[in-house]
Amino acid sequence: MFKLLKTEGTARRGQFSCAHGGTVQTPVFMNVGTQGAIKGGVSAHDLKEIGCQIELSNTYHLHLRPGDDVVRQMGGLHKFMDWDGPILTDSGGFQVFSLAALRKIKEEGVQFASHLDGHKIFMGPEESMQIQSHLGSDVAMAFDECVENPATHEYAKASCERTLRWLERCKTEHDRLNTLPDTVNPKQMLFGINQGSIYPDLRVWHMQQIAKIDCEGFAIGGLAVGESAEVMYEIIDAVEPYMPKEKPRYLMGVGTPSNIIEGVARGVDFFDCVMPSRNGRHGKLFTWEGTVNILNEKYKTDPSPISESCQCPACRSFSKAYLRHLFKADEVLALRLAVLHNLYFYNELMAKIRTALDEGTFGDFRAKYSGVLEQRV
RNA sequence: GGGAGAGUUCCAGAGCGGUCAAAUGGGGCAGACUGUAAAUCUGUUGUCUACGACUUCGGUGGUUCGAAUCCACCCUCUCCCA
Repeated sequence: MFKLLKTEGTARRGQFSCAHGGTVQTPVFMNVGTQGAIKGGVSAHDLKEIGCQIELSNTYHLHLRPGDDVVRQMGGLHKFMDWDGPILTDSGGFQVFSLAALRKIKEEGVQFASHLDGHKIFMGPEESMQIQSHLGSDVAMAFDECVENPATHEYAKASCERTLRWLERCKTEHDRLNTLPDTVNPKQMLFGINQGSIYPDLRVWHMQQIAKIDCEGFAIGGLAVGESAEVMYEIIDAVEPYMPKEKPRYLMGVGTPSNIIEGVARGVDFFDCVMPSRNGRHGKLFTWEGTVNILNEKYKTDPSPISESCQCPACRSFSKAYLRHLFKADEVLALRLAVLHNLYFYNELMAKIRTALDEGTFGDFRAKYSGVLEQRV
């Protein structure tokens, strides 16, 4: 359930209640744990420590390994990974995009060749809903096609029409699954996903159609897949007026700190992105002064923490020189500390955005930080 | 003392007459990364007055139009037999 607390222009400050973990304060960044763990050696327990409110996992990946039947048998994903906060599961729709070479799309659904061993997996709206039901997440995402960029108007139109039909099927199956007596999480919610590539007419039409379906929230998908940030912002601007005001909006897979600030300014409540964890593993660290590539030679004997103002587990105790050494020496601790730092930064970013919205100073915040956060330090 | 083999660009290690500033790894330096097939991938790594030039393959001298590659001697190292 979503409650809109305050607005500043298009930007929104809200609360989202789930069966697990109570209330999520929005805007929020969902920390990505695709396979039920944050890559880089970060556990659900660590997520608590760095201010994470809600975690995201993936349907396709957990279906393949260990198998959603296994997760269900273990009591659901919350229990399995020992995370009592909310979990949102992505539907597998992104894998239709990222595993394009290994799949075939049909009206019924998508035939994948497993990226692990090549065996055939069929996933359509019903299968995706069933898997997510087994996982017992708090929010299930509709099964969609994340369309590659560039795509022709013709293809994007046919695709988002199909994604609409898939959403109708998702809704029917989701409602059925929630009423089963042995369902893992009978309070699981469903979010629909807007598609339409970079074409405002398709985006708006598709949003109008999916808004008619009774979902607990709506997402904008298929962005940040190669188009420029300006185009991405134009699409959000075009779609936003057609998104139900009383329901949460989720901009999928976005993004850089600046993208997030700009997304909030355009009325988005939920974000998720691989960037803090992946870039962290690759030594690229986010700070309030800009990004730091900890591998750079200039940090070889730098005794200062990644950021003087940061209270994350890495910055509280370790120097840049030490962290750089850990990376150079291939110590797994390097990845862990870097990912903890980046996720701490992202969660802190969202907390500051919320405070600014509470105080009515988000405009100033945006003006101050939207640019500097991506400069190199 | 006798015999065999080896010395290549930061390291390891190819090359064995021209197409070699020299494969490939590693290391170094830098870049990319946006609902995670990513602890991955890409570029670069002799010098310079830089679409060309110059100095490099243990040392010195030689053969040749041309040598990291062939010859002679020297130096160093490894292994085997005494």
